[in-house]
Amino acid sequence: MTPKTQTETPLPPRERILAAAGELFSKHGVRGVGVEAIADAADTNKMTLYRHFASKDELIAEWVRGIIAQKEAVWEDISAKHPGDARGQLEDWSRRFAAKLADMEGRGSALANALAELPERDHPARRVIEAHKLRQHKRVQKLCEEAGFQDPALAANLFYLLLEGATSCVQCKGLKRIGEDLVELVDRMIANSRNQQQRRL
Amino acid sequence: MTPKTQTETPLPPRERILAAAGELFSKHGVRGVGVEAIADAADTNKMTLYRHFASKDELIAEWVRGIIAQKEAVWEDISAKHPGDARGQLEDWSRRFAAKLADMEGRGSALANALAELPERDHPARRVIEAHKLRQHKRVQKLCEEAGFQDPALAANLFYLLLEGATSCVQCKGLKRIGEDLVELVDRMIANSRNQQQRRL
DNA sequence: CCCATATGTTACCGACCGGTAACTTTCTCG
DNA sequence: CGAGAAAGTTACCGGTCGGTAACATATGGG
Repeated sequence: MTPKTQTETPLPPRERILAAAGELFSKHGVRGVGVEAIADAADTNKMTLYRHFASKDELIAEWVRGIIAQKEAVWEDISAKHPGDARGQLEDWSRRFAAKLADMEGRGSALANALAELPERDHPARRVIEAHKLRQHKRVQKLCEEAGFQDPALAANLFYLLLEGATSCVQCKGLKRIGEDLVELVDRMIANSRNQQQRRL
Repeated sequence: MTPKTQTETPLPPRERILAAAGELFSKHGVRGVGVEAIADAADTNKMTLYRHFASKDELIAEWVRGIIAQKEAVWEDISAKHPGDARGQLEDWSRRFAAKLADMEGRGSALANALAELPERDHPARRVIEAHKLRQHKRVQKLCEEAGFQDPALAANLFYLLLEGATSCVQCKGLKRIGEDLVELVDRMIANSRNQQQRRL
């Protein structure tokens, strides 16, 4: 008995709340879960939650910021492991991305879902997500320029559409081989860019 | 004065409710609008709404069915205008699709949004949407086979990712030339498939 | 004319929501 | 030890939600 007496929950309440909110938001959507349920899941209470976050909307925004920070960290890792090799970075990205797709099967991207659930144009979380998507697109565009594509802007949009498309697909299960084919398509694009460069030399 | 006295509202209440629900659902999301607001916008009342629809969830499902029927009608129109010409159908589709993207700027696809807002796996609307997405994918796959792509399954997934990606992109404004580039990419794929077929002859 | 059917009106229900007040407990650290 | 901050507890607020009951009104065809 007394399964959690002491020396458990080493995390401070703020982190527990964010973790619990993340789980519930992902499972039921940001509009489908109330603050009380979050506080309960975090093994705390509503008052403590409101001492750390100004409002539910701000909690959502903070959760979104965390997700985005993770994604940015992945990109930094990718660029660190393939310094000066834009094509290698794109390949690496496609593989990591495909690997994650399987886990998301059935319930899609948390960011895309949040965007759909928050139509208000000035919601703090929406602003954060939109800024991130623009950064994402710029990054892909820059990589496409460095990779020597004939039409970098077009290639960037293709990559970006693949990225968004794959993310969107997993919100509905039943599609086959999306991940594998994504990798295959990226590899072919990279090969094409190599040929283009070779021809130019 | 008396802007709507008589001989207006020639549509029966059911249609008015569906129309009003469609507008509000698109603008605020299915979870962001209550049945009372829908009834008011339809110039009727909650009781009448519940005499025509068993529940709000069923109303959502019916709205979704209407949207899907429109999309299927567009595909029928496309295939009627390019009989036996799979490549022509894909081209036509890309153009119609790109034309619609502009209107959706800011608030994305109603279907994708609904999916994100309804995490419950057995929600009636979700089932309808998932079935439609599978039909959609099958149709593209069949067209890719008829169009003579070397790897029809891969080409179909590419088309499908582009479709889903473009749909997803418009939920966040600021992306440039997505529509035009989508058309361009599809045209290039079609051209490739022609070359492949030529080479094979 | 009269009855059945569709629609409108009002009021209500219980549940849940985001958010706050006031007070108590616990812990840390000087 | 004692003070102050962080956290827990309970109760509450006004508002909205999906859904229903009961009753009033219109409409139209036998």
